[in-house]
Amino acid sequence: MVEPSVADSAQQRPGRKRCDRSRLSILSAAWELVSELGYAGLSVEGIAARAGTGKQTIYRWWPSKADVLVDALTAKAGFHATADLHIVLEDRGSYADDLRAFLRASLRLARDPVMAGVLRTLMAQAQIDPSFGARFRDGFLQARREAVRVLVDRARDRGDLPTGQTSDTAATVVFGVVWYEILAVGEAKPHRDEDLVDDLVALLAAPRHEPH
Amino acid sequence: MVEPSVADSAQQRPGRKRCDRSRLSILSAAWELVSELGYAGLSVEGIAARAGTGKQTIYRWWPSKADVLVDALTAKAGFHATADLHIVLEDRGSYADDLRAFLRASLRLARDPVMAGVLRTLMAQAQIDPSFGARFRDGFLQARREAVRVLVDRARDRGDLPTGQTSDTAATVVFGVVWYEILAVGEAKPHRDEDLVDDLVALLAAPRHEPH
Amino acid sequence: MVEPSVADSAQQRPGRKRCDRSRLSILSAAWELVSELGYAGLSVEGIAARAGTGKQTIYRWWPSKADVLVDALTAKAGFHATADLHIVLEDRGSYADDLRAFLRASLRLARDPVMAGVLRTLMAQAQIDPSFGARFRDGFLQARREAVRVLVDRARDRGDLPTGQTSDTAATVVFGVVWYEILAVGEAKPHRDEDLVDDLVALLAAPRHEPH
Amino acid sequence: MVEPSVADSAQQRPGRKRCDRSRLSILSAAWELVSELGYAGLSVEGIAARAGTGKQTIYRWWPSKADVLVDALTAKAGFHATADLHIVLEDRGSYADDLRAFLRASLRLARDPVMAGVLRTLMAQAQIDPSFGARFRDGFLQARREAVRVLVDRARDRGDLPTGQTSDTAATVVFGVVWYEILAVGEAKPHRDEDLVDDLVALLAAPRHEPH
DNA sequence: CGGTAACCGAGACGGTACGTCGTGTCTTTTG
DNA sequence: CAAAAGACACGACGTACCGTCTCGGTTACCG
Repeated sequence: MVEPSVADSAQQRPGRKRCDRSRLSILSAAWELVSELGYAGLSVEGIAARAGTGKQTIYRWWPSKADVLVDALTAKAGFHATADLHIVLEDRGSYADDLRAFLRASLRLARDPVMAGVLRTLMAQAQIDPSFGARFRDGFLQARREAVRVLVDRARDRGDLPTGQTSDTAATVVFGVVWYEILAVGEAKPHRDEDLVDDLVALLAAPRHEPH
Repeated sequence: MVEPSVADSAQQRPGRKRCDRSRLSILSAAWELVSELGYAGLSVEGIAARAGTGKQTIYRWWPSKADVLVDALTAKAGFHATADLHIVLEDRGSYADDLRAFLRASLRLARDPVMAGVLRTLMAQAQIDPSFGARFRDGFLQARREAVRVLVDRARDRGDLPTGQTSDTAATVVFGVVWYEILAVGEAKPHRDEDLVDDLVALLAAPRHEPH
Repeated sequence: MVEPSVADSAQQRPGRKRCDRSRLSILSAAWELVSELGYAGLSVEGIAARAGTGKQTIYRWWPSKADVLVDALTAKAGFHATADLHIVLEDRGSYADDLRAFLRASLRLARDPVMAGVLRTLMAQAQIDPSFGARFRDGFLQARREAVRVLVDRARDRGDLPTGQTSDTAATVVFGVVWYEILAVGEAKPHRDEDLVDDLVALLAAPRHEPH
Repeated sequence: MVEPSVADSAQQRPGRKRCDRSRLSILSAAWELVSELGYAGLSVEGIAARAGTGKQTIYRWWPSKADVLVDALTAKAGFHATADLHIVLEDRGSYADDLRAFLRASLRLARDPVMAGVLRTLMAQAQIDPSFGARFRDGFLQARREAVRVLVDRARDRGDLPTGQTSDTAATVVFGVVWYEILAVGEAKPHRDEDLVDDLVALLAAPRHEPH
């Protein structure tokens, strides 16, 4: 995703090709370290040591350690996270049900300790390192908003979108709540997520009286 | 706010008292540095140098530099921010108007570059340093949620609270959106905040059809 | 010995008198710390904490922590070390025997781990802190040289002093060797001290051919 | 001299090689600082700043700042000190003359303010830091004793060594006196060194009556 | 088939900041 | 007014990472 345009069209440059073995071991090492040592304790030095590579190899291919983590996340997500999200984007027949499925899947990710730890780290780095922040917002976060836009467009076509609701507002509410739960809530109480999903679906998908 | 209960009531311990001059110069220095050098570039070393104090004096009274910043924020806020928030908490006659005033004031803070920078830094540190994270959540963030609880209680008493809405859900939506704007949006487009406030007020304060 | 002239004649100054209890506990604490933690690990902070006194009380009465240690040493020595040295200064009948007794006693002290540790510390501090160095040389070290002068004077009176030997040279050789053993030798081999004493007595007390 | 055997013979380890430029500038900086600010006022921080290197580069190659100073001393001594000592070790024809030359050169060094300051510092650190003490004794001090052993061996071969004198005793007396002069004497009086040399030569090199 | 170019591991380098320790001074309370 | 307690400015400690820079060695293309 963040992968820069190293290979313009054909890889026709001379010299040794990029070693895929070290690329993968760097991504694994980054993921392992953030899983084990948590939100802090992630360093380029540490990743290189764990991966058995030189630091330069990391700096050569990624602008910052946070970008490594984004790649590691999407590499993992290739197996379960976005796969789930794709399922979630299946048409459930109504805006309310679409929204419910999307919110459930999102909050489930937010409650997974490892995944939440990574997302926390990425959002934190995005604040601290402005250059990564721009990449993270324009790449990762914007891509997620698109998913909500799909749901809203579908609802509009279907005709069950509450009057006046835009996909922008819907996405801001949905991701605002999900990120707030990741960043600002320690651990969830038993039924919190179910209640929260119900309340949000009620807010966003229920027909409203027109303000006269 | 974070200030621990070092001296219960009477300061009856022997030894030199805490020097208020250095306490204030530390808070000022922290605020200045974060204003000037931005979200990064804040170091205990730098604060101490600017404040003309020893590093130990900082470590003696605050668990981390983020706690210094929280204190600096609330100290500044004593002059304008919470003062504004108090105004905002005045009864405007209806839940919709209360909410609108609260959201406007919150988003105005979120768009202030210095204030947003500080809040970004604090939230980032809360993710990186788990111990500060707990203090930040239980102290700062929780206190803000109370403000929304006041508005919701008032609406319930008044009778214009939409059926089934809890203060918990309202607070999560409101702060979710505000923090998402701070953390995930680069800079706002011209009318975004007005539109966002209108949409949120419509969502949260508009009467809804009962789900039959 | 280093004890400054706190009490000029009569202790007739106003105010609370010097607390002898804290003076003694400071000396004990200094001695204990240097015995336990060895040549390093002696700090004013540590002495004060161990003694249960304020740091100021130490700074009030001693110019440096090394001076505390000198006092602690002479306080201890009041019980055994100088007592021994006094015995050593008894007339043994010949310069050789006087010298042998003195050297034996001195090297025995030099091999006592605690005593050697203290002496090492003092000599080290005398190099690092020029002001203490002056006090240490003029007070402690000079006083020891006097002991050798007594032996040499006695030998001259007796008539068995080798021709041309001065007390200055004798003292420099004797203390040079003893201090070198303290400072520059790790631990002594079994018979080293006996051999060294024999050799030195032979050098200093044996009659010599006149260089013709 | 202290330089450990990091790379036995061939430097076949991977990675960037040690930068000789920074090694030399560190030694120079250490020597300059100890010359200017005297026996105290030498800090790793200061050396690094003056040398224009990072502190880590110092800690990477030397166990302590005293070891840096030993290297700086022997590096300087490559130009004058040991050069002199080599001259001194030339055969002067008799034990007395060899000894006289050695003592004169040694005491001349001991009276050089900068050199004496450095030696004082090293001996002090050897007392305070046991680990450096061991290195200093086994490396620096032991090497100097060898020089005396050479003189004594030569005298024995020549046949003018006083009966019963060992190189061990001779070295202890010589270095005992020289170090005592460095450590325990403030500044020398005019003719002291000449007298001292004469007296020591007389003691160590004069033929003696056999005892009994 | 022998350059030449880019890769890789390892690790030294100049830096910045960390959090701790000790110094010597000062201020406050207690006896 | 001395002594305890302890806050204070200061300076250095030794460590952890940062991002850059050699190194020697390994592919791969290209002429």
